[in-house]
Amino acid sequence: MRNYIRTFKALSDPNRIRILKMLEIRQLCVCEITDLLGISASTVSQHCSILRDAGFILDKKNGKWVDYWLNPSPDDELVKQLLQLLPTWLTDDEVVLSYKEKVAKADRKIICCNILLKKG
Amino acid sequence: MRNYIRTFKALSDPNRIRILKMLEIRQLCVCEITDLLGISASTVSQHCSILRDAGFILDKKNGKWVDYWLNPSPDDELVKQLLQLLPTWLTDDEVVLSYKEKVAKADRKIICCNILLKKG
DNA sequence: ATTTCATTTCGTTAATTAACGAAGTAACGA
DNA sequence: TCGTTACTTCGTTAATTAACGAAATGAAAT
Repeated sequence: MRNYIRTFKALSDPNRIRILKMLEIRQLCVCEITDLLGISASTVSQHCSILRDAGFILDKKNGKWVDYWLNPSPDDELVKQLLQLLPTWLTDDEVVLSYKEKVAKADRKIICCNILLKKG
Repeated sequence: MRNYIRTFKALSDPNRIRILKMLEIRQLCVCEITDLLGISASTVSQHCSILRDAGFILDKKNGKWVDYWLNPSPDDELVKQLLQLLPTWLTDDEVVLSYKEKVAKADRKIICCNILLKKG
């Protein structure tokens, strides 16, 4: 039961669902997600760790970056079921669509490397 | 998005998932659920209204009782997907299994009609 | 009509959660 | 080596949530 609750709670936040939907396009690092969602890096990191702990995504250190991507073969059956449904969700959501479009066009080298500068 | 969050939050509580699993056996009134779960009637009522507002269950006044049962044809596509998966969930959970067994055996006329007395 | 029982609503409390910025860690590059 | 960038962890705060009992509502039975 504990796993079920953790799984559904992981999906009970709009930013976390948006992260999953963006990861349908390609893998992303924390600073890309931070820029796209417009929330703080620490919050994004926290969201990603919740999604990772639930089994929805995997991560790997990649130089300065940490890449996150959808887990292609979750051990957990419930997570597997939900990830199979994910592509059918929010296909008409304007916000999600615009984020996905940005992800498709975005270049990490332009988005990252200067997030703090852009904010100042 | 708002609907998605409401839907997943509805599933993010152990007692609400247990209610859904018990409703797989048959329809139940609030006082039956109250007795089975061992939590207060007001809390059960609140849980049921969350599940109903999300579209998972339907209710109907039936004399003194209000019956709740699984929504056989949810309008919402996500709720429909999740209710289709529900029977595959928690099939090995001891707590859920014991509740379902009790539901199968229980007689409403014995469970209800004297909940307050039993507590005093 | 009045009482009783089932349910809902309301107000409160304790626990959880999402957000932030600051501080700490790790890796790259000048 | 030193500074910069990316990320995580920590502490705090505001908002949400699950629980309860008390009070209100509605229907059934006496």
